[in-house]
Amino acid sequence: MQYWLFKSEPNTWSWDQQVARGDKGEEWDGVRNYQARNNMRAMEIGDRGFFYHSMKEKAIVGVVEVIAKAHPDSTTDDPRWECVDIKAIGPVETPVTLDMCKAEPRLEKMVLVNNSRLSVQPVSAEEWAVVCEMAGIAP
DNA sequence: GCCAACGTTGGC
DNA sequence: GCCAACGTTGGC
Repeated sequence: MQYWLFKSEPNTWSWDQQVARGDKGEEWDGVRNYQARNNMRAMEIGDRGFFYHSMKEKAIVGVVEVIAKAHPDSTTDDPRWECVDIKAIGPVETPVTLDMCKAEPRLEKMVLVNNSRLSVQPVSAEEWAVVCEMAGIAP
């Protein structure tokens, strides 16, 4: 089991929209970055991820699960781009903001803190546990 | 809304 | 294959 972080602008695709999709989930499409794509290729069904709102909110707001492995991105004909499907598992008790992550020494190596521009990021098991603790949810 | 940082593109 | 120019992202 691996852990990830999916970043989205609430204006484009929000946590509420993800929740509304229910167990059907949704394609994480539109990614046009090789590093992010490679991360998605490495995902397995059942992997967990944080759902992060960028821009105004800058906070982890929910937990998602990978329900389909990488497949061609339906929003483009370009065969280079692939995406996974994810479904919402549940919201966090307390949103974990970027500021909170920066202030937490155990998260100083977190990709979110150091490379905020990468839209699909790996999260280590330790970081996952720390963020769950801060979010007030079970790991 | 601005601007710095990063990634990608394309000319040489 | 290198590197300058450009576009996009996202924190501030």
